[in-house]
Amino acid sequence: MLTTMSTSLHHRAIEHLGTRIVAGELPAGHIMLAEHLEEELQVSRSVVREAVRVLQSLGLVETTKRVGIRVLPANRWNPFDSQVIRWRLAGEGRGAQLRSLAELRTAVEPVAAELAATNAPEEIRRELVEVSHAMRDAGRAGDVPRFLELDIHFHSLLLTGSGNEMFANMVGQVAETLTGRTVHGLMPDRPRDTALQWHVDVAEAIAAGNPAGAREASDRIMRQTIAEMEPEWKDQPRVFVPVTRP
Amino acid sequence: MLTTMSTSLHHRAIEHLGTRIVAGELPAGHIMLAEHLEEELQVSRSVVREAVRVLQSLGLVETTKRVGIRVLPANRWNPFDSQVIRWRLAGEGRGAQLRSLAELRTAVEPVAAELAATNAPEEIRRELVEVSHAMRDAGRAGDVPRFLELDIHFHSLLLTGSGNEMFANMVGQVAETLTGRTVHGLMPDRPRDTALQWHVDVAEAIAAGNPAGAREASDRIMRQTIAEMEPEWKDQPRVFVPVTRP
DNA sequence: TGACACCGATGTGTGCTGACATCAAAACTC
DNA sequence: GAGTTTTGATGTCAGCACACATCGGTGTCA
Repeated sequence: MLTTMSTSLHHRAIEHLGTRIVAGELPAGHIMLAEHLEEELQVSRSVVREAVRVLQSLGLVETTKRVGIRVLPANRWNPFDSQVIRWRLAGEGRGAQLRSLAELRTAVEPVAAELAATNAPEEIRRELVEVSHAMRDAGRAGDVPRFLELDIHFHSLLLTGSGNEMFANMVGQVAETLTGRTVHGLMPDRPRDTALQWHVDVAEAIAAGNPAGAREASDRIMRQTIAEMEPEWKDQPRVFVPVTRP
Repeated sequence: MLTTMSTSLHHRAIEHLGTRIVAGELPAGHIMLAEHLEEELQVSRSVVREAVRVLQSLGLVETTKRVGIRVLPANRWNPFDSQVIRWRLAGEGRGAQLRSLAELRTAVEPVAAELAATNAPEEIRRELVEVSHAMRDAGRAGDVPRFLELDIHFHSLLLTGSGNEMFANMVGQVAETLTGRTVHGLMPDRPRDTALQWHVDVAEAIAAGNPAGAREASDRIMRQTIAEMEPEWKDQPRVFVPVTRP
């Protein structure tokens, strides 16, 4: 055993197995033995068992007596878990994952804007307006890093301001999407002026307590976002498998 | 120790702790000791440790050396996890959870309908139309159990037909919402005829490959659903806390 | 005398191991 | 073919060694 480590063995085991399962390297139906995992990962039973239990709770594997640890098909995985999302973004399923996230955002943000216009506290409304103006300035100046930072802040405020805890919890994924979009050069060098104005429109509609206006402006942003990102996943096949849990 | 049990000790430990944490019985910041949990649950260390590991992955607790197992505040919980949702629905946070789910549905279903109109396979389109007609018949006949069954089937087809795996995964939660709404007598005895027609509209727009129409009809269903269910959670305070993960 | 830095004791999670219980698949018997 | 036994995997238990954050005592310096 190693003397010191940055992350716990438990965490490393989860990461190792989760990555390989999500990458498809360990296909659905593949069966592993706990004992075999012990020597493969060079860790003890406790570590393997605790890791398997977590993966089980994520729907990645199931354990059966007398059989072993069975890898489950992708439609059993919890697609909302941030670990699963991270593993998929890192590997084969990146395109499909990006599309799923973008479509979820498309659905959620306009409704979040609508809710924020009705419910958000005064401070968030004010901050939204400020940030949207700063975004416009940074965008027109071509200051990409600053723009990205403000963009993330804007959408975080929007999701938080909805007062819906599930929406608020999507902040991390949205931030990852926005960052990824910038890093992969999917953003135009200088954000379109129309898009900048739409952000201002959303903020001002929320500040004015105008749900319909906030929703419409947000919907416009989302549609353009989808249009810009679509090339990234254009070849990804869609899957129409019902999700059933035993 | 008991001789036989229907569920594993591990599962029971998760259930016991998860329920009590989500119910607020173990408040945020509360510190438990693994040793203490052993005797409280009358199980061994392995069981406690594996259960704590799972709860940790759900964001319900964190472990710190020399301190113990600390209960985390609600904004750290994973609001998309089906176990957490179930625990919340069973207890104190029922109203807030129902509202969150309903708002998420409001956001997602119109977009799912839009996507289904573009992407769904022919078979799902056909089945949607059939089910929507059967719903209309059952609704007009006042056959509530049959209507509920068809309603769940309809929305499952819609979410699956979107081809978005995250949407498809919401089938279980939607089914639970629809069932709960019926059981708690929030449904009018005989579904409104307008709502029945909207379901047919959604199905036929999808079958005809008309995204905008499908979205609009679905949006109408969602708005009426919200209006009907709102009394259930009218007094629930909203929380505007940013979600940040360390 | 008081404030501060150092350092060791203490307790708790982390990890390892050997043993036994349980239960379902597979092999066997009739 | 049906029922029974065997087998082999996970499930559970209990004890140990280790790492390390916290606390409190001790020493040093002003």
